[in-house]
Amino acid sequence: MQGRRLNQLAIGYACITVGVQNTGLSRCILKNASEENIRKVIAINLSALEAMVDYNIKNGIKLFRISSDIIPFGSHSINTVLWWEDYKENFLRIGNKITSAGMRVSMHPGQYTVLNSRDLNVVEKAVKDLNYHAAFLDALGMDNKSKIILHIGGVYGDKENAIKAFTDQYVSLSQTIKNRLIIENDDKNYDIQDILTISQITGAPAVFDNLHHELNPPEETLSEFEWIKECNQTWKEQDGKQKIHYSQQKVGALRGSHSDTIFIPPFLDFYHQLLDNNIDIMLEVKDKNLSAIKCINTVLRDVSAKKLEEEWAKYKYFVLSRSARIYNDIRGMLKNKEARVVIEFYEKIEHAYLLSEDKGAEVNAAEHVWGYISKDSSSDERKRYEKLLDAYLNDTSSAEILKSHLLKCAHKRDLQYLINSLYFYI
DNA sequence: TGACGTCAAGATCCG
DNA sequence: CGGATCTTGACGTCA
Repeated sequence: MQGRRLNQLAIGYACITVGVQNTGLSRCILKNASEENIRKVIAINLSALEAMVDYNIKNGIKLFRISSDIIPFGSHSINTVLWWEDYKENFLRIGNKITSAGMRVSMHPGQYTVLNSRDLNVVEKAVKDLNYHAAFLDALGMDNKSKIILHIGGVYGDKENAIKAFTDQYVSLSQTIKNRLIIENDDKNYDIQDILTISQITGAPAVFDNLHHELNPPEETLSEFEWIKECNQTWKEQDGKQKIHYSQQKVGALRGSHSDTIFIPPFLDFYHQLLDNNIDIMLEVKDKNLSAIKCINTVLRDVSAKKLEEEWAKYKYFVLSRSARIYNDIRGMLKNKEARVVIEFYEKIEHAYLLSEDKGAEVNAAEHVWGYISKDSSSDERKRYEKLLDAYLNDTSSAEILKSHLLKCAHKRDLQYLINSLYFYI
């Protein structure tokens, strides 16, 4: 398609990262939710959020969903911490990074925030939860293009009435929440046609989710791209760019389960069929940031040789652990610095992803990684390594246990190159 | 009453 | 004791 303005593209991921140091979120259970513990978790999580934001900036990721769990019991009465005041400096600093990078952040209360419930206690809690999410984005200083994504809720045997319960509740929400609230089709109850109807009544922009749509299509049969176009009408200037959710079904898993990674051929097919590419695409996928970078790189196509080398550095031992042949194929592919091999590169990695376990390949990769450690290994480390290798070959232990030993050895020596290898995380 | 989804904490088991 | 593995938690709806 001609005239595409690829620089407007924003592809992002949700909540957590894979293989990035210091980004782990913490939490506590209700039983342990003392003020002291809550403060401890908040401090850890804001620091993790900042590390994720830094990572996103470094990697050109301009769309990101912040986990609802960032503040423990954020909308529960047990949490009396005035976090938006007490951690003001963190919020300002993180917010400035987000804004100056041109990153768009969002939040997404889950399936348990139900605004149209028949139980008024549930409704009250849902409103509190929306307030919490809005307060968090406010604390970061985000404008109203930072959205809160919500599903409609239950049906209670009478969809018409359930929709009315939602729209009635919507009216009584504060303007602060209304400015941010957007609504999404789900995989069971409310299809995209319902969402557009509710959007007409409330004015809340509509988010199209492709996998939910596949599982729960409306009566009217338009193509996904026509539905996306319909949704586009619901986005106003002050809402920012239209946003959609994209995910792929995990093969062999329950209907609706997200795939481990976004497979590039179907993604590009979808992307190129979009009637308007000025859309933000939120990926929902297990490997999170990794698929975001992959999709960004394959859509941009002209990724520098240096950048691709950096990607390869992260993936290489993972690939080697699946197939030496694919490993060598990719090495050969990257020798030609002029060739545009981005798509082929990721397709090879996906191929490795899909291979079933090959013990020879696993051992070969482990030996390569061990090579970094063996020089100055202690006898205990070596003994354990050899024991785990034997046990793996004898079927009395798994590759994961071997890998966790190797990672521990790498951490002990602060071998950053190894610590950042996806071999340990996917 | 349990499945659903999420993912780290908590509990328990193993060597 | 450290590390691996299994279970729980916190939420609401629906079969």
